[in-house]
Amino acid sequence: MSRTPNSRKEETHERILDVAARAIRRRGYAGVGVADVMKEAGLTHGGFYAHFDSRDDLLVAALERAGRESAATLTRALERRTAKGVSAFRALVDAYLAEEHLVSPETGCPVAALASDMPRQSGALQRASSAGVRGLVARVQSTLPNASRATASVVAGTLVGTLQLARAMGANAEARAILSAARKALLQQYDAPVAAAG
Amino acid sequence: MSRTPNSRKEETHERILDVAARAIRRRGYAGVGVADVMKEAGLTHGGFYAHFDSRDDLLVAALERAGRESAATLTRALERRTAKGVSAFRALVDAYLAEEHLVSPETGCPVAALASDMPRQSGALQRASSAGVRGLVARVQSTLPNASRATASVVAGTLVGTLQLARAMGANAEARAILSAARKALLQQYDAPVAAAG
DNA sequence: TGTACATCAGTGAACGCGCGTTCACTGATGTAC
DNA sequence: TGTACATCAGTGAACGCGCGTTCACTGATGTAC
Repeated sequence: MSRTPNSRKEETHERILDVAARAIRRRGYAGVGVADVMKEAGLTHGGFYAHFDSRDDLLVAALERAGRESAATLTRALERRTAKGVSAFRALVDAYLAEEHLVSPETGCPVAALASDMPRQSGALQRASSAGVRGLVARVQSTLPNASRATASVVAGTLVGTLQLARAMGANAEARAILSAARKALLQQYDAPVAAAG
Repeated sequence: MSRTPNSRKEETHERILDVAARAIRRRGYAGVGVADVMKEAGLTHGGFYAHFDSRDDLLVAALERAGRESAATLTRALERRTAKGVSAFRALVDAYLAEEHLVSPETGCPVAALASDMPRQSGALQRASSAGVRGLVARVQSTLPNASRATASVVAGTLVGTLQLARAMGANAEARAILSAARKALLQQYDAPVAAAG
């Protein structure tokens, strides 16, 4: 994403981080081991500590990177959609609750992928988690110009929660029904401010 | 909760299950070990396999028990609140997004405590997880007589998601603001069907 | 251009530890007579 | 009521394994002269 690797070591560092940022979202913190990550980056585990002080350090850096990656992906998705004339909010809801996001957690929002585990992590990870949540809420707020932070947090909660419920059902029809219901409800409530209920 | 222990062994079995049902919600699946659970139940780890075939078996049973416990707790909370004249829906929202639920995951909703890890578990745990999600949605629907399952799933997603975001922020003022915003939004949107926005 | 040497990213064996699981055993409970 | 025996819940040592972490070493790269 926003890499500027100078030396060979920096390139390797970025590669490890890329792998880890995907791994935590796909497998969860508990499913990510130092040796696995290094192997997937094409290295042996011994070299790890030349790049990070500890596994926890890696997890913090990986969460931050996942947040930046996810934000960048969302930016591209919004640009693509708003270019077609839809509102920024509709674009956000459609992108966040898309089939693609349902089935590919490893490139998606780290808050949705990790939220229920966040309060159980180390102090450093908890700080990074809080920052990630704040970033998501700010992002939602930026698509709803007149909304308060409070409203944005409710919308963020709905996005995160419904995506998680859908994923917990499996990637089946029931899951898609949940996503579709949330899309409809959010757009009705927040995208068409003057529309009356039937 | 709904225990009818006949023999001494059944009593022990229930005790192990109680401990485990709390542990998975407090520490997450990854934070729960066979030895810890047995120790907290006042036993040594060796006897575990007289009660459960495997750790995974325990986790499945613990999730199911947590779901039943949480449903029973919710029932009591709703009875207490509706007796004071508030609607079932308002009672549900107030109970689910209460300070108590924010700080005590070990006695609360297992979906909120474990949702983001559900898709990563064994087949048996995933099936139990889906059932838990369906139960939560049904419970929400039962407080909104005219609502569809689709609407109930959106409300359930909002409850789960906002509670998780609040927990991820820590049990601080920011967290309480998120809960309070969600309470307000849900009640405005679903509890007062004919109220117009100001 | 060529040799000698320093730097340093990455290797792979080894460590201590905690985990899930197994199993021979203990000791309390309850039944047979 | 009392003794002998069977049952069985729970104990605790032991297992194999994978994990995070350490460290002496390798071998490629780049600089000095």
